[in-house]
Amino acid sequence: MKIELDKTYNPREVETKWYEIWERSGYFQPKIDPRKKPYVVVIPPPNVTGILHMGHALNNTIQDILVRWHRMMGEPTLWVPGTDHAGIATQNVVEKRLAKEGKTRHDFSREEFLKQVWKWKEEHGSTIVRQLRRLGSSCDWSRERFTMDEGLSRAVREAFVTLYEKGLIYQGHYIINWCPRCHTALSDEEAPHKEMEGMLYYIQYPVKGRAGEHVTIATTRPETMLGDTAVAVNPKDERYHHLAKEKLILPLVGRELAVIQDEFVDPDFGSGLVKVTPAHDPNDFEMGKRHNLEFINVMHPDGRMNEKGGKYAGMDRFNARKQIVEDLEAEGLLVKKVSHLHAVGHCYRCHTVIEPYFSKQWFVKMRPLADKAASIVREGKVNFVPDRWTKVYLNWMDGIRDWCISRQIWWGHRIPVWYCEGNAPLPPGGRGIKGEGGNCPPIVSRETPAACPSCGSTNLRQDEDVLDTWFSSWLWPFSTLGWPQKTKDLSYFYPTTDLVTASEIIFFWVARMIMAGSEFMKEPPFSTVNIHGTIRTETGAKMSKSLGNIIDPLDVIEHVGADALRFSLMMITGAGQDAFLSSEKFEIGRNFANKIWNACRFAFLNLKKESFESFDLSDAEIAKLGWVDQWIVAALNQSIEEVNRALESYRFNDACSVLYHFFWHDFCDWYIELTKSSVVSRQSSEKVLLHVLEKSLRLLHPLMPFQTEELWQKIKPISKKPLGETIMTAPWPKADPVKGQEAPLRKARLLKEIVSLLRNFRAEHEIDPKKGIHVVIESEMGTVRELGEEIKLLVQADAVLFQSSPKGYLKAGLVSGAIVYINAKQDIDITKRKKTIAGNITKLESYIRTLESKLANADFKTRAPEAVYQAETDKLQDSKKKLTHFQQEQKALAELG
RNA sequence: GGGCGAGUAGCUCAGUUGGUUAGAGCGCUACGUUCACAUCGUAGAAGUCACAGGUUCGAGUCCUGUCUCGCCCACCA
Repeated sequence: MKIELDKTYNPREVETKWYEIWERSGYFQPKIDPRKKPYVVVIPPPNVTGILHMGHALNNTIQDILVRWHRMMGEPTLWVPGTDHAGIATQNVVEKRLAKEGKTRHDFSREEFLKQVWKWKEEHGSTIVRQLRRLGSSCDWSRERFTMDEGLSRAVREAFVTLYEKGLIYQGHYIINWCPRCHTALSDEEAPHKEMEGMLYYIQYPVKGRAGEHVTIATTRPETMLGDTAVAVNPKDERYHHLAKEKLILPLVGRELAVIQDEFVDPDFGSGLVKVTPAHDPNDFEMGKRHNLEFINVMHPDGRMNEKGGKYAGMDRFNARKQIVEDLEAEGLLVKKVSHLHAVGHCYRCHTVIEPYFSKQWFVKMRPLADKAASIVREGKVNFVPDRWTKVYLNWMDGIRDWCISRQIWWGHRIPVWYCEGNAPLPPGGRGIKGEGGNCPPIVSRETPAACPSCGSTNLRQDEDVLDTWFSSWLWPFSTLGWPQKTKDLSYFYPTTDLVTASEIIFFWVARMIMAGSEFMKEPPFSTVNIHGTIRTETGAKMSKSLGNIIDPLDVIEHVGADALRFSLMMITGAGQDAFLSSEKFEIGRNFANKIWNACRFAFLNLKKESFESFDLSDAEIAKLGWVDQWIVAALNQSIEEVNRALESYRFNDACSVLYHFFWHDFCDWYIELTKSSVVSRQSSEKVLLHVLEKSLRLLHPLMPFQTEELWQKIKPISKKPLGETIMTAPWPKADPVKGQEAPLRKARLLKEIVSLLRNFRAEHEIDPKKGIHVVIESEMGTVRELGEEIKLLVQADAVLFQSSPKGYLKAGLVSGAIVYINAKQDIDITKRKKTIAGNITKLESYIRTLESKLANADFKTRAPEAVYQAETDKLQDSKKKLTHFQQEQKALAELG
């Protein structure tokens, strides 16, 4: 039986083939075993509108590595997948489609519109999920969830009602972040501030009854002056004490404004006077409440001025601003305008400048939740990796403000509150921005109520608003497992183990999950949060579709395969650091994949035996092996230890480089090359070759799942001892250090040194590669004598001899414990050689000086650890010996001419 | 304004508690293809570890300050 492999690896067919088999065979589903502690990860649910980008690729590769690694370690391993309904984003997508037909959602009833969104979701919502499969993500798709499916909707209601009953959810009129384009309130996190170059306008407000007297007020948003109901001054600001009893006249409007005193005002900013617009600014809102001012809302929800805006009614806020400035200028009331850098909130979905807007919304009282969530992290029950994010998290918890959770959109979980419109009439003007019911108290209920419990009326109206998308996301780690029902999954798999995510959503999601977990489950939802970096372009910019600088992971998969994509990403991403990406970077993974492929190809082509009892090597067997075999087994053991250490501390790039180096340089470049020698290659080494290869594939599997499965399946039949169905559940290799494995490791180091020395000599002196050489080695070390055949093979020597002070040979150099000679005297460029020797001498001399002065330092001897002192002493002796040899050679060369 | 991260070879980055003459990949130079792999091999050149002080027997690593770049947070209009 010969195993045939193509000359190059073709990932495409292999990847789709194996994913189907894995999924079909149920390998992604854990077996619940009450005796074992499960390993659980919940996916950060991508938006249903999403398509896979490099950030997803990075995030899911890390999760898949962890999941596959733990699965191989025999833990019942569950990775829960799913998608997020992404309220605003998804609604925007569907509305954009309607806009192409010249329609808005208001051309439909709410129900009809939602039907369209669901339809869109059914047609397109599985895109990202399909793409995650192509990446190799080993999620348990039988447990896939969607934040708006029935179970999760029940969880949302349960959470809302519970918090309401505890007094942690309330409704009230406040200034919130309003997006005039999306027509909805946003939380503080959804309205990130961006630095913007704006204008600071200085406007004169006339003093009532004192012709010609004005005060100057500075504002960045002149259009809001239409809603001014006072002017404020710091009580300590003596410049304005004379205004205390005066009234001011609001320009363009004519309203009388009182001058109020408030500590909030900074006398040093602008003129020291602040216009107060309680309905359009959060600070003014607070002042308005403190001083009992009138709240005048001058804007429509879409950002146009409303009827309170007088002649500006109907104008967009920015046009109104322009017009107002012009009008003030015409009246001579504009003193000056100065450019002004300030931070302005923007909608995180559509990037429109948000408007601080006065409206009635639902809020979650965060303080009690945040205090608990903060102490969970402080007590180490949840750890951030890297640790620096702990501080960021705690900082946010410290300064937390209440969470505005109502959204004025249609796509989402409708707020489970009903108003009775039955018996009692509406109070005049009782409707705010959102409707309010009659006299009966609102009904906040887990189940849709049939009738008003207060008056029995069936004339009920549900709150129009939906909840913030993140209100369902924060329940994700337990809602996906069945909560609020007490399911088997929930009791076995909760709490989860690792959460893997990007720093951008620590506040949106991570922090809130910790709150929700401790509130509803009495236990934090995971024990470790691994925060990875952001993928950037070569120049450090963020990748974004609008900038046209994205590298599409699916393109990369098409070209080099998912394994190469995964390996490359992991190799270049330092733990938690941002990664700078260019398409050439993926050659790392592609080349490595090809290397692995070809190493196996070599093994299969040269296999003499058709099958082996097993690939296992007992200590007794190892003891009987040749040293080269013993060395590669020892090197493999070391690598396993290092990989384990790296994975345990989430240093995936380290794990990659250890395996890359072991496989490519130790295994292929040295071991396989050595086995090509007829002397080294003996019956036993074939088994070692397969042993190392098979173990390497297992070690590489979490990083490169597809290719390792493909090759492992080919190796599998060679072992009579069954290896299992799939590499996915094959055991994770153990490091089994063998007694005395230091000796072969030392020997390999010595061989490498001698071989490098000779190769270097050959290259330096341009000795024809085909020309045979004779090598003589002078050494008192017995081990050197055992390396003859290996050296002969690796440097293409005709002979390798061992003797002292050979005649007619040239010294090629020194290694620790041996002098190496070569017979190629006739080919040597003496001048060049002299130069090299002189260079070596200079370098050595200066090194010796450094060592001598270090050792001469009395403090060094007394304070440095013994081992360090000894090492330095040895180095000095060694260097002096080398120096002597070089000097002798220099002399010999001089005699030659 | 506060906080965080980065600055090491031409490029992209490792360098875990301070202890060999600071490493890798790419790129570059030279040589090599009947050899598993040219998606390869061998060898080589290339660094004031941003800068200035300090602690220490010893600093790329710790401390202080400075500069440059990036990110996050923040209700001074």
